[in-house]
Amino acid sequence: MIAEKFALELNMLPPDFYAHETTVIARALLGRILVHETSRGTVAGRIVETEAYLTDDPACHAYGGKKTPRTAVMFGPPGTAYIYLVYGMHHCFNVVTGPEGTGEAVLIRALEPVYGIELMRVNRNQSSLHNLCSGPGKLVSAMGITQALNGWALIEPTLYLADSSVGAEEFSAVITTRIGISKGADLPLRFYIKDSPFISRK
DNA sequence: GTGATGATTTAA
DNA sequence: TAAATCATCACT
Repeated sequence: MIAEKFALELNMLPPDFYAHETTVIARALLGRILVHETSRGTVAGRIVETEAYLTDDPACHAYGGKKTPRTAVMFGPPGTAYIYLVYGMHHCFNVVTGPEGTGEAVLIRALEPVYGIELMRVNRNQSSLHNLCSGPGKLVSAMGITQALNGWALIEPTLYLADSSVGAEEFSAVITTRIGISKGADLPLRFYIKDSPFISRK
């Protein structure tokens, strides 16, 4: 566990990090750091759980390459943020993947809190470390991410992905079916860090 | 215009 | 186990 032991030494992920197929990126995002620099402070978390959504996958908002106003950013360049409202009350944060025009993304499902934990507690109105970022809606709230950041290029402050020596230690990735969907529910497109206590569910 | 549908969270 | 809550999208 690495929470709050951070003399933050971050290297922002370069644009070519996103030049791979979606499932590869979903796996490669594990262990990386999501950073948000806000006016109320900086927050950061280590990605411990992701899900891939593919263009030929019925659970994907852009299934079959269908472009709508909501999904437009999924067809933009890879490495941008796709943020949308679910269930009328929570937001989900995704990283757009695939070549421009493809319509794929990786949902970030859980983070291990790393920096700015007190601000996360305020944002979430929740004290338990394990309940701060252990779900896609929770982490958006904890990180202070809003829909205004939809379409943000994640290679620019104030919202970006990074590498760090901290949290980059060896781990095993587990692959399972995805959570909370009915269509495409049998596809092995969920990735998480084995034994992490910060994932959304076993 | 209308209605069904969620890539969820929380509280009971 | 169920309620909360609303933008989105397809169209009885």
